[in-house]
Amino acid sequence: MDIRSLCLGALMAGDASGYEIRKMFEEGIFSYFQMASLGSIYPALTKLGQEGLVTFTAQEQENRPDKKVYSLTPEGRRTFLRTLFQTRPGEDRYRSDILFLLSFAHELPVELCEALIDEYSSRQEVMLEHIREAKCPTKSGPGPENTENPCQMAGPDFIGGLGEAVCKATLDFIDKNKESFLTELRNRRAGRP
Amino acid sequence: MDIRSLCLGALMAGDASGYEIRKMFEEGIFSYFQMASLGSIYPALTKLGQEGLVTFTAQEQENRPDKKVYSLTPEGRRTFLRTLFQTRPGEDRYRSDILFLLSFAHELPVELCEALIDEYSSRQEVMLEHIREAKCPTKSGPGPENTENPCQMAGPDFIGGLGEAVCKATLDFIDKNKESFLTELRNRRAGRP
DNA sequence: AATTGACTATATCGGTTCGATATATAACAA
DNA sequence: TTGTTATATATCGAACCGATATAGTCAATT
Repeated sequence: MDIRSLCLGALMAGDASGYEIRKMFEEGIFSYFQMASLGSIYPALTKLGQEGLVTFTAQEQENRPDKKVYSLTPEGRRTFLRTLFQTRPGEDRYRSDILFLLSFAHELPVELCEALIDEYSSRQEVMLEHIREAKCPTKSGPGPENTENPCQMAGPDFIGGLGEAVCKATLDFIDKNKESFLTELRNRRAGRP
Repeated sequence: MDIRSLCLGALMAGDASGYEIRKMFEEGIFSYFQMASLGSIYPALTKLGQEGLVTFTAQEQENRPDKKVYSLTPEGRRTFLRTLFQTRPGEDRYRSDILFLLSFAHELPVELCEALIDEYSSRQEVMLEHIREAKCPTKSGPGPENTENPCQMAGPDFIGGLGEAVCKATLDFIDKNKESFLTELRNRRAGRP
């Protein structure tokens, strides 16, 4: 997905400034499976404006830099929908420095390995919490359990549920295997001084 | 992780040509959590050579272009290990066109949504199979070594197990939720024609 | 009272990296 | 014959990230 489509997609949810679009990719709905930086968003918005796919209105603010609020034009909306239909989705890709480092566990001190695993865990926990906050915001309080299907599934809910399942599986795996992995590493270390 | 470290890491497993390094990132052990293209590997190897971190011997082959087999120098090995210790691991990132497309499910025909989910599933299945083949190898070749500890966890096994758990959780979630999701989409569609 | 740090907000630039392409050959299939 | 797949190196343009510059508000700490 090129950034221009990403920006159009972000604007499908409503008007937004470049800064707000970045937040959608950093903290919002898209943050789990796409990313875009300011360094690409601003040029993309400019170009999309030249092509007539978005427009903006500069909101003057007191003593603040103008906020350019972008909106999709009808043509922009059409273009994005065409993109949705025509795109042959590229392969998923997952990139993790921690797992790369851990793949050299046999070269590292056991304490460092444990720290890496704990870091990985805690990041997953943060993510899980984040996903849970984002979905079903209404009934956060008294519900004792997730009953059958209290929320109905739109795209984002389905994806959120998937993310939740993946995070839980990750945490569960680490919980069940971390100690034996570290023990194994220690044993090997003892075997050859 | 910059590509130079990635190349050094690949060479930790043994001597290899640029082409072979790419395969490690496309099909091999690293493919689940890192990637590197030929367009960056070759320049990186050249640079590493200039810095004395790798050397190569050109293997002449009959009627084929020479194969440059790179190896780590002692200095290269030291540099990589230092990197392992010092690197503050960057955030994991997952990128998925399919999930991005699916986040607009309400704008798409239900059939397309289903096709996207099925595509996602089948890719996960391929990946799961791939992980399972890689670990606990069924000994296709006459490899003399690496049978000493069949079921114990080194770094790659731990990561493989994690990948397996995640794939299974993904497939399981889709299996349990796909139909209700599609039904829900259809109902909404029927509600407003 | 003053400084620090965090947040909002736009914009640009350098450097890294991808993806496509060129070149060359072999093996195999249609 | 032609096409496709695989091995193998190499380069180049385009895309993109990350850092930085600018500039103001606000709250907290010193």
